[in-house]
Amino acid sequence: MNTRDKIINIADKFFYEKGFENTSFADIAANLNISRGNFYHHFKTKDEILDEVIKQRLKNTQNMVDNWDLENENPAARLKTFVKILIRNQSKIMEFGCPVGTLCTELSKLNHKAQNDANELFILFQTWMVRQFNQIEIYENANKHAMHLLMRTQGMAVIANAFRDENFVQTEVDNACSWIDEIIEKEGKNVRNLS
Amino acid sequence: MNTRDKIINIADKFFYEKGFENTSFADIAANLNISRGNFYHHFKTKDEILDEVIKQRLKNTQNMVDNWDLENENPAARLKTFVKILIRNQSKIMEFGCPVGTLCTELSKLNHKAQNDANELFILFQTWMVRQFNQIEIYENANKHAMHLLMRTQGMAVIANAFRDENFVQTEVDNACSWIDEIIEKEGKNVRNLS
DNA sequence: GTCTATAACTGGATAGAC
DNA sequence: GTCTATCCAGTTATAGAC
Repeated sequence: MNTRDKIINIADKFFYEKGFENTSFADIAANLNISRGNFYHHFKTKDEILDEVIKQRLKNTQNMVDNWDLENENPAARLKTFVKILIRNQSKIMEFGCPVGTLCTELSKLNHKAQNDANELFILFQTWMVRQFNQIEIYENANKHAMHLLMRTQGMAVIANAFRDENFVQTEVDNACSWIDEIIEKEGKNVRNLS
Repeated sequence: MNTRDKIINIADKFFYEKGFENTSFADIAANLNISRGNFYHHFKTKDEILDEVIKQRLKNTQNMVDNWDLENENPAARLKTFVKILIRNQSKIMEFGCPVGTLCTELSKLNHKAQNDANELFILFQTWMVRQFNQIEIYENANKHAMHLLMRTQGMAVIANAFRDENFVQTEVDNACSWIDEIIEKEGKNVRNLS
């Protein structure tokens, strides 16, 4: 891996774990054993690194949901796979919160110009979920339901981070999965859709 | 109002709007027309200001829920009053998120020693909601339900802050109120409790 | 004695020249 | 890739105002 990509990867990790503002060039440089000057060769400003981190997250997230499409037989299972991200990444989320939510929250307080770019991460999930609902012929309420699931995962992440309670996470993930079943039961058609 | 209280008030506002770390003494001093050095007559460190801000928030929050107890006739109405805080403070929440959630999130990233103190704000709401459920003779699930409502409000705040969509907030507040009705319908007894 | 202002110190940050 | 400049944060010391 080249130096530029290494910088982006470590920055990505630190921005998540320590926050954007609280991460310094020195933190990143020390971790990679590179000099400040080398740094400056690849990126002019810290904001530029943030842009690249967001770009990479968008790419990785897109790959992730693409895989969810392939790995699951139907939209219900896919939506549950989304919700269960809280279980798969439980320890990280309890320690640092949701990578998307906490970044958007921080950039909002900083009134940072990359706010809209970070929000695209939310929109990617939202758009993907709308598509899942569409596949079982839920159209009118598709966006409302997608936003609802997005809301739930964010709420879970914030509370999980503050309370660090595994049982809470498991209970609420189960709740959300039940909610998916109920909505599909009530509004869904073509439920065995295998596309 | 004395200088000390003025400092706490402005710090409270800025910690919410700009974040704790991103708020400098210069910001506060400029706003109050006092000198930076003057701070240290009243507080030993910046962390000490944070402690006082949290103390004040706890006091104000306690007063708020005490009023909710007086102003509403029954637990269902009280719980809905809690949820509707998202409507009453809509514009602030869309701009800055939830004061409690965003503070806890930030302190978590900073690994700040005041984390537990800030979490007490969550616990205050949680305890209060448990009491509401108890009043309609919901005991076993009281805590689960309280955490669920806490989760929903946090999720709403994060998404409201990122998407800045008033309709989303209204829809989800209505959803949460319906959820309260359903739970009480299913599990509650002594529903007309006027205590 | 209590409060406030001024100025200087220290460390760490980004930025940038060489 | 090293080394420096510059800035700004939190902090401290001290002197003055009420």
